[in-house]
Amino acid sequence: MNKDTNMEQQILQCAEELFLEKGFSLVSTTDIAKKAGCNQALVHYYFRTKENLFQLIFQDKFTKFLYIFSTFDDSDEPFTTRLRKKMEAHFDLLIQNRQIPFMIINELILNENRRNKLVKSIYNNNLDIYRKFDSELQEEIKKGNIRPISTLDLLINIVSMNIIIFIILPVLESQFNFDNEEITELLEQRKHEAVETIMCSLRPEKK
Amino acid sequence: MNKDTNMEQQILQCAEELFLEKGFSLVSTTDIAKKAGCNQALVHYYFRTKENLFQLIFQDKFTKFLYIFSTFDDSDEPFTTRLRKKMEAHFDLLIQNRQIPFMIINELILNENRRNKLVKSIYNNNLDIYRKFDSELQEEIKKGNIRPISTLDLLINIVSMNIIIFIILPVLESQFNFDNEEITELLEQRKHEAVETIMCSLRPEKK
DNA sequence: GTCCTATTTAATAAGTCTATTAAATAAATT
DNA sequence: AATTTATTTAATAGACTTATTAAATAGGAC
Repeated sequence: MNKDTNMEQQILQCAEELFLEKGFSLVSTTDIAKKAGCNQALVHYYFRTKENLFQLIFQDKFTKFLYIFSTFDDSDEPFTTRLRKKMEAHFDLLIQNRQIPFMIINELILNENRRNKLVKSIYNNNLDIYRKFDSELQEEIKKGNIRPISTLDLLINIVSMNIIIFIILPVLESQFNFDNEEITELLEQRKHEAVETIMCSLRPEKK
Repeated sequence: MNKDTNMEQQILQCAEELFLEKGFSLVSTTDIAKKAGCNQALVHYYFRTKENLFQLIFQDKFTKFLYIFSTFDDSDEPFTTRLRKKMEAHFDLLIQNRQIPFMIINELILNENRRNKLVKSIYNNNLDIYRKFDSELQEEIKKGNIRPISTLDLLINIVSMNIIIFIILPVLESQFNFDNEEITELLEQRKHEAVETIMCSLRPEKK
């Protein structure tokens, strides 16, 4: 590992990689220490508990995951164009952090404490932007530009279409022996399809 | 637990509930024994290893998950009607087994052995039906009844739209205090939206 | 009742895990 | 150089894991 960073950073970095790959419970502080090249006690010296260390990382990843959706620009571009851009930006972020969806699913389902904590903070921090998005969307629906759909359903659809490939990817990799370039290609193609699917699903009925 | 089933069944039943809820690694054979009301050694007496016991259950759940898609009827109904029915049947199955999606995601990502094993069996057992579905779909696209889309993308979209609510449900339950009736209602509503989204996304471009 | 087999238990080996302790080393300060 | 502070290690407590063993109990056949 990198020599010029200090050991605390080193541990954090290694813990991140391991937690992203295996989730909280399948990683031991011994694993982390081994990867970081230090004594196991040092992990506890810097972060006291494994839970602490995990929280730090998880919080960060979860914030990243939602960040793209924490604004919705008032530019004069059409609603659907702005929505498309958001989806693409979100997908691009996931391309850079492919294990985030799995980590979130895993820990949000398995750990009730973490879930409750995070749900509260999402709710409080994103209420405003949710309302703005909601009113814009329902406005577009009224104008007949978009098929009627609830805001929550649309958001669920978007998240769903954006994360699914990162869940399935390990399965595909088991079956086919992709090299890096092929995976990049596949993800770009899938980004296009995910966005297209959402956009097509929003077209209003033909009259 | 049920008194008139024998202990072997009892253990299997309890193991299933626990594994569905927490996944393989967060359940110990001691937990299973405690829930079944027997000595921990008995779990090993009947199933020898925890891995064995888990396999039995996981295989069963995974087969259930795919079963709906293992046929595609040749009735004279339109392609989209048959597709819609499949999606609804699949969603209904998940309503009855809400933790299946999480279990599959969890174990398929975390355990490479299980993944490799299963991927092979999926591939071999479903190749015929995949080809049939593929040719029908591409035929419909040629006729202009359906927007151009690859068969794999469509399948991924369908699975995605059908499982997402079962992943998100625990999060929603953390935020709102649903009773059983409300959850049933929510799932029915979401089934409708999932199917509608896919169907709308498949409509061809207006000319 | 005795024998045989199936079921169930208690005990335990051998290993893991987290977290803490006290001791050792390195770095910084005076 | 001496002292204080920060970093790192070895050792270990205590809890939990899976799996196996041998012994105890129960049920059926004769």
